[in-house]
Amino acid sequence: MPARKKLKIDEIKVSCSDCSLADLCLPHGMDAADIEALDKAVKRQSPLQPGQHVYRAGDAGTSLFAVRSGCLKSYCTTEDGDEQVLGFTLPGELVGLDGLNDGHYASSSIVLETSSVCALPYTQLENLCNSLPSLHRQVMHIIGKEVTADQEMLMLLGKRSAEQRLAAFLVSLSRRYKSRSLSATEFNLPMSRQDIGNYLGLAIETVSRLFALFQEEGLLRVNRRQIVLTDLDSLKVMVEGCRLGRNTAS
Amino acid sequence: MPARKKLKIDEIKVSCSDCSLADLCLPHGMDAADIEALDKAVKRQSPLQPGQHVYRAGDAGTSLFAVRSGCLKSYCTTEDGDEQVLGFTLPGELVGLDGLNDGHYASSSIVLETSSVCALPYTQLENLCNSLPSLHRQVMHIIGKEVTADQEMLMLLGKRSAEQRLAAFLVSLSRRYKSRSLSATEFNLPMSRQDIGNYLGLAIETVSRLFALFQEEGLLRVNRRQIVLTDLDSLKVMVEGCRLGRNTAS
DNA sequence: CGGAAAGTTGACGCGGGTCAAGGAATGTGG
DNA sequence: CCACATTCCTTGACCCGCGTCAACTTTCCG
Repeated sequence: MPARKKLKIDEIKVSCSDCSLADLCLPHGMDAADIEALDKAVKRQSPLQPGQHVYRAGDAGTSLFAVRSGCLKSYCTTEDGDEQVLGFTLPGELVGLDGLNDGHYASSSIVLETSSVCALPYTQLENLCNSLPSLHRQVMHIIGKEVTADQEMLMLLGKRSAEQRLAAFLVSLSRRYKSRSLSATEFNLPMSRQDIGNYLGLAIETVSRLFALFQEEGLLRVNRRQIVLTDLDSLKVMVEGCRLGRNTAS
Repeated sequence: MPARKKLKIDEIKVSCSDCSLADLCLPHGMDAADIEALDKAVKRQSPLQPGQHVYRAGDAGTSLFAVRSGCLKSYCTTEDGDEQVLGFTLPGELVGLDGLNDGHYASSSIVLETSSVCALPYTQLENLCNSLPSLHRQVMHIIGKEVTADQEMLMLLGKRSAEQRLAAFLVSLSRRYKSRSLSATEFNLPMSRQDIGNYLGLAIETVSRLFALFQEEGLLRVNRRQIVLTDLDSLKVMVEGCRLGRNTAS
């Protein structure tokens, strides 16, 4: 090893204001001065490798985490050992809200693709919220989004067919990639069939069969984890009606 | 009508400190002075009748609501008209977090049993949180609980059999009644079979059959909405394994 | 008393879970 | 570089849990 101190990746200076994801992440809607304050509270970590945990169920819950790049999987395990995938976290999205409950994370978060994440300790966040109303509102906004997203998921699992579930999953991924300036129609799945099936409440074989079926129907082309959505509109139509409506009757 | 002004029920003075639910509600863990401040922000409403809405999907979301008595049902409707029950709110529990998302409620909340609720405007809550750290923490705690509860529900809908779902539902109700100093084994269901089935992702007939089955097996006695859990332990055993575990493997 | 809403029960069939076998990609040691 | 194992994915055959349809009963409410 050279005597000169090795440059640690986590010392690389990247500020929230530089981050290309700022408009997806907490700083959204904040002014420069506010972002700077937020910036000081955020700890950037060195990249994490697939299989590493960001946190585990039962760990002391101290921080929110924002994903800068890569992909995380949230899941929890039951006493009898099997796993429930709760969701996937793409760049610009947050995890770790469930640590707020009793000071311990209820779920685990594991890295699917090499990822870099930012940690934001609850205590610092609380302090910042007190001095920065715009941040406070942004945090509340994000919490509301989390709750709403869970509600949509409950609807999906409670009422929808296997086809609709997979279609909704693909449309959701497409939307999220698009909002990150990536292709809405061509991407690689960061997760296994196992994870997809688990997440959607389906058997892995069902997921596989549905991919084959969708391909037959010309909705997409699939090769292992490579996906090309050739008929995104039709997929959206399948999901239509699953979307929340407004108050209809009085 | 008498000339003397009618006493309006919503003018009755009830403070948070008097409320018998305080230790289930926001004031939990707060000192007297803090509770008084909270008290001033809370608007108490006159009792609501079954079928009335606390709020509807699409309404401007301005407040959290705490249930003092009765029971609410949260639900949302899809474009094609059908309903997804998201949960039931018992005394001491809160609804309205999902209005934080974009300033509009994503779900609706309807009264099942004559209920009285307290409204807490977001703006006031935000101000209070800035001056009362204990309240801020309590709010975060409640948000964490909400997220965790949704996660458990995802697990239930994703992985569990019809029997386990109904058992889990009954055990949950039992626990919640018990923590409100009501009987853990004898209660009236505030909701219809329709609502139960919808909530659990089951057909109404399945719910009915399962009640009959559970009765045959001596787990409970049921007559329409009157429930006596005669073997709560066995019900809990059925749910065992659905409960979240700790981190098992390294 | 009549009509509607809620709940129960039975018959039937299908969506999707389970089991099993095999292929394709990736890794590992020789 | 090649055998071999492992993991991931696919595909087929079977079948069961639960949804659907239908008939009936009970309760509720004007």
